[in-house]
Amino acid sequence: MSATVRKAPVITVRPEPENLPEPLPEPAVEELRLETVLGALSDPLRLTIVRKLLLESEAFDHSCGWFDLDRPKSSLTHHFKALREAGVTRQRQYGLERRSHVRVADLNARFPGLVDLVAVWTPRDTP
Amino acid sequence: MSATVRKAPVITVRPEPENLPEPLPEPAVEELRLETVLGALSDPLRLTIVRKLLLESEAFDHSCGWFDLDRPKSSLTHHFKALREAGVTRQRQYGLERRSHVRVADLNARFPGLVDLVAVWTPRDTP
DNA sequence: TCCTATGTACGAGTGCAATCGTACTACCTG
DNA sequence: CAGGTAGTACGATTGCACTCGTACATAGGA
Repeated sequence: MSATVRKAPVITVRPEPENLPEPLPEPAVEELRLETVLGALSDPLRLTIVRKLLLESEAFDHSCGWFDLDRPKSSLTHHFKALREAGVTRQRQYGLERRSHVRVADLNARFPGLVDLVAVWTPRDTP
Repeated sequence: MSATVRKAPVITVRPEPENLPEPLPEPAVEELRLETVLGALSDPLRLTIVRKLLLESEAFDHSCGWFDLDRPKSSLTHHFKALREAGVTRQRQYGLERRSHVRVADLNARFPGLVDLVAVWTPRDTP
């Protein structure tokens, strides 16, 4: 019997505002697969995206321009799509913008603790 | 503030027996990288290996033949090496055999909760 | 000493993912 | 309606990971 000491953040779940646009296609909670989610999170850029959403969100969801990522737009599209299709994030279309947020409640329900691991992650030192 | 309900297994840490052979090359605890570990665990076969080690170990570590995996030997070598190099497992040479066990304590120290997620994982239904 | 069992090393084939440039679409603003 | 803005679609390239066959190495037993 080992007592797991929980370190810090324990990300809080934001309630969904009313009257949002429909989410883009995504897997349902029951369909989430650990191997797929882990695959989506095994990329440093995507970890950066998810962590920033978890720790620095100023609103419910954020457009891809909010992140300040130094990559071509088409690369960002690729990664945001990968996160959504794995079930890590939910994306909605607001006119021109496509905004993302992390499916914290769904991930906690299926994979408790995983979101917290991403929240405390730090990128590798670039030597 | 959300209280995370911890479901079940909470894998116990086996103490290392004395006088074991030296482990094969592996990353130190401080060197473990979340993205690398998640990448290693994003493969169903490797999840199967780790889960079996966690739940069905009869001894401290197990040779690759103990798992009953229907793959060529060279494929298995590949996956066991991937797990070791990511820091998920530790491998030791016992004469002919190379036995593996999961670095539960190290993983719990760096990524609390992750091992438990693997323990409750179940493979996808094969339709 | 030869045979078998366990597993590695190496190389080839395959496919997918990451990356990015370019062209395009859609919406908002004047 | 013209321009700017946010982002997608598509295609090409590249590299890596998974898969596996074959050859090789080594330990232990008959």
